Amino acid sequence: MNRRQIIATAAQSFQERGVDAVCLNEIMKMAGFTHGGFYNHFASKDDLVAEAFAQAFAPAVKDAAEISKCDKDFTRAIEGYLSTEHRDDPAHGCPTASLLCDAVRQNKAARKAYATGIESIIESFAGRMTGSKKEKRQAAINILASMIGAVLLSRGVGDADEKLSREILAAARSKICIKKAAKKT
Amino acid sequence: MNRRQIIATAAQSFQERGVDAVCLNEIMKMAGFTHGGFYNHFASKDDLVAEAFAQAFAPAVKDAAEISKCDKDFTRAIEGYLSTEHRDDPAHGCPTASLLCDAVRQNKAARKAYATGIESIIESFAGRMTGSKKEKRQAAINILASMIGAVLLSRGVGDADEKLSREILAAARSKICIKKAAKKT
DNA sequence: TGTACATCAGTGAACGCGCGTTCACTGATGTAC
DNA sequence: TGTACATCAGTGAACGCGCGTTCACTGATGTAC
Repeated sequence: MNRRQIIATAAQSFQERGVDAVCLNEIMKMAGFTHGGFYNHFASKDDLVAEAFAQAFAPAVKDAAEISKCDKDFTRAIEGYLSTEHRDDPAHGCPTASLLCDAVRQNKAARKAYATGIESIIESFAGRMTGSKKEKRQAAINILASMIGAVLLSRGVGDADEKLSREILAAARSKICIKKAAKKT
Repeated sequence: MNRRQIIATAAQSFQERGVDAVCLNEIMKMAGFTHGGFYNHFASKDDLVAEAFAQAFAPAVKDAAEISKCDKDFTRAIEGYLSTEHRDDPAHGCPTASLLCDAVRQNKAARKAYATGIESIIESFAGRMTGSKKEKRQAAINILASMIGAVLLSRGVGDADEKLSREILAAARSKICIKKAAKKT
């Protein structure tokens, strides 16, 4: 369905360059249409933004669920998250990081979608932690916040100071490895 | 000097609502002028953005230096950073968090100012850590990334899920307290 | 099976608005003589 | 000290562009008879 195609294209562009930097003309062209038909599918750009946010989270939420069920290696996933590849490809990366900046400023529905996505990822992460229910949630939140902070920070200083950017990712990776090592003992 | 006033006003507005959401007309009006005079002081909006980024970091860098010299309580500063007050007042808060999202997308000079600010804050933080030089920097980076991630995430889910937003800040605070407690023993 | 009609996704020109930017002008300040 | 002039921050109208949005139209598809 063409509608889905438009949403998918939009989600990718939004993750890559931010909602405000991407115009409808561009999205429609990338999806293979002219811009005039946009309103056959959506009530407004805001409407599309909300849908794109919701759809953008689907794969990440699925990944997190697999992690929760031990179908996926947690440490490996985190290392991927903290890689330069992920840093340099926000379009295909995790929306938790790439949509965060827009989440603050977009419409209510989009913010709701963002918060819902974050909540379900935290829940999945918590399934892999140890301790009381509260401790599990705390640990999950702290890991997620650390990863998001590290990726965004490495993207933020990236163009100006590549060395620092890599150092930030490496520091975050090493912290998690230490944590893992500590757990093993 | 009026130029400085314009930069300060701009910096505050950029931190609060993002560069793209604030127009020159608005900035000049807030600074007490009409918009036409803008180009007596700056070559372009990009020019102002770069100056505003640099100026926005001055107080944060100074704070971090005081922390480094033990003129300021580190834990207390971190708790302030992870408070709902700081979450709700980006305009007067730390530029490391509020300008991060714009840093990725703005011009080279602005990104450079951002990276420089981050680097000097990391250096200051490292002064308060223990271990080898590398370990100190790693620890400083990880604390900064965690704090930025937690604040941004709490802002991101804030309007949609206030409870989760507070939980994120609380989790980050408790992690640092645990760390501090561990250090004391 | 063939014709008439409704539906609706898609087209492309056009509109209106807000923004960054330009420009002719004003009026205050400082300097030359 | 007083006059003439240069400088320059500030004013407000105007411009041009890009964007979200609207609209009259096209053409393909499906349904009624």
